[in-house]
Amino acid sequence: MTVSDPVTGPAQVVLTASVARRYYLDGRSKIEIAEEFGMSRFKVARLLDTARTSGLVRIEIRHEGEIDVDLSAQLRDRFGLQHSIVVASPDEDAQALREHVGRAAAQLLAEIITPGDVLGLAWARSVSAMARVLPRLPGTPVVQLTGALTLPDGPDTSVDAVRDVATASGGVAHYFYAPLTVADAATARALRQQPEVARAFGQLPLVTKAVAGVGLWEAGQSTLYDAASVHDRAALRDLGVCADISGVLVAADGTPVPTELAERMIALSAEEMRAIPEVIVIPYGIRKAAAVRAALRSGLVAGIVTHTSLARAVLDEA
Amino acid sequence: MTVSDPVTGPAQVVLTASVARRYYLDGRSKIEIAEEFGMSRFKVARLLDTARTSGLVRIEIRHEGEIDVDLSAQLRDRFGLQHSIVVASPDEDAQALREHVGRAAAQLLAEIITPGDVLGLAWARSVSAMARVLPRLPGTPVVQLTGALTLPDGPDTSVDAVRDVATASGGVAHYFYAPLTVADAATARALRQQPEVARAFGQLPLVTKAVAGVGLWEAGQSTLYDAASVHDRAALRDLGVCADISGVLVAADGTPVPTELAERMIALSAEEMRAIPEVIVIPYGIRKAAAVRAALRSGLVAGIVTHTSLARAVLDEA
DNA sequence: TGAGTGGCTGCTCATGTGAGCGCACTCTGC
DNA sequence: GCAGAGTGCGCTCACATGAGCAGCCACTCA
Repeated sequence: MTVSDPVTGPAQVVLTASVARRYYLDGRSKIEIAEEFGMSRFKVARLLDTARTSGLVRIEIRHEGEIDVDLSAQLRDRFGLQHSIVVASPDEDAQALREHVGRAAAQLLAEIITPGDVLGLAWARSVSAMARVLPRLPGTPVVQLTGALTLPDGPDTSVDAVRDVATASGGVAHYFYAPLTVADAATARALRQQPEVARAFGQLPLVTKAVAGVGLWEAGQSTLYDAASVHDRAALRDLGVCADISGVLVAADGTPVPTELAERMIALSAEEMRAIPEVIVIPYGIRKAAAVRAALRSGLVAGIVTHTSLARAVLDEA
Repeated sequence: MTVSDPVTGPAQVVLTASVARRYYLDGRSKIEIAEEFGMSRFKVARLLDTARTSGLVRIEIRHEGEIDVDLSAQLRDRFGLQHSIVVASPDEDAQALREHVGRAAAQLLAEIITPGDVLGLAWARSVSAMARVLPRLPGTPVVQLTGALTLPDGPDTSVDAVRDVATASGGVAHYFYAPLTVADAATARALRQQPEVARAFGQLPLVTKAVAGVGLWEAGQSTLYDAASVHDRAALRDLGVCADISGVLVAADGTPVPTELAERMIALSAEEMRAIPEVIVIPYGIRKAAAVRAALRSGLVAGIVTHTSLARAVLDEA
């Protein structure tokens, strides 16, 4: 669709424009137009062709809202995703991004969730942001997928998110109070035996859609990293950990990395995440491009909601 | 085509935009798109409908050149013209307008003239401006339609225009040296008997396309008016003369006005002009709107080449 | 709980549409 | 002046397309 073959003369220009107007704007059929202008319908077709190739008719696909449809489609096609939403956020600070992305994720979830679905929520600040603005869902059961990390800057925990969504949906809420990481594997095993925890994890095979965050295994880019010990940080980096998908650790090429830390976590495993039909991640922050690529390559993820700068970074280097 | 029915959710937006892109920009068929996205072709059609009605797909018809295709078409439809070219002139002074309009008229003539045509040229400054920039025509015979008025501000006469075009076309030139108006009817009759004049006027029935100017019967808006006596000016105004089409005088409603002045002119009559299949007028200057309307209503004129401000004025009050 | 209701999806047939082919006309070189 | 190449134009057939209608599903109210 290059702009070439300039229409020859002025009469031709006016005629072509008139025909194009009748066809594209007035919605007349080519035959009607042919009769109106006293020419064959083939000539009409040719005029319309030249109108487009010469650039006289310009077709523009642009969404006026905050969704960047172009980047969304690129991301979806590049990584073979089912859903891909890229929002244009006016601000680039973490909180603004989180809220924008969270709101878009809430809209997406409200759109795609059906009465038969069981929703899983992993722990992430963006997931909490989404939960806060999620509209009423049609009686969807909600399952907590991970423990929570206590953050200095906010009261939200995964438990709150699960409860919020469950009450908003009117569905059953399977939640528990437990941290995401504990000191040793024995404590973790003991916690998993807890009735609420065991019951929630027993619901895992029923979960059809889940929402998770993505962290980059670097300082300030992953709450899990920041909460980990200095030893764990280095050990996992040495193992090739690039990203954590709400607790599931994967390498840069997307393959899950078995870690000793996993035994000290109250979270679903990579296999359990893979069993969920549709996992949607909500990453934000421009520095997380490598982690997002890893997450999307892992095959664990079916959808993404993010913002333009991160989406562009993910595509640029992919 | 109102902007309504906003596409429901973000996933819907992205899907609709992707389908629209494939269809409108990539030129894929609906069936191909249906297979690609795993849906029925009917759903594709519906998505495309919503894409257009919601304003997600915007089709714009705009010519990047100096031709205002929209005004051209409006003018053509309003007055039932065969050709209508409206050029956007950056300047509004008479000379710039005349040259712009003349150039467009030259292009139009070059486009629509065929080897079988015989071209008639009436006297007008815009016709001379056109003649100066007319490209080579395919051996077209050229016939002078009127005598010339000597103007203080330019060397061009209708004779020059006829000769210029004829030499450029390689065709026969039927021209003569005579003024447009003379003192009395007897002189005019005598002049018409002159061999060159008679020969040129004898070619009139063969003329297939002609170019003429339009004047408003007011001071400074018609070279004929300006050259007329004070008595003639008032007499013709009293007769209801509104416009002169290179010597053919018409009322505001377009009907030709028989005048005594006509007998003192070396010019074709209204009937002779009507016999020419395609007369194209080249008016310019924003104050001539009423005259242009009169000319277009007369039925003597099949085409127009003018500029945006005048075209708009003609349409506004029509 | 069950029939009514509205919305969504996909099928059918008449119509619109596009690629290929042949005709006629024009241009060019001999 | 004439033959060959190029080009614009319209016809034909197979296919794509659109309007209308039937089925399905979830929701609603009795």
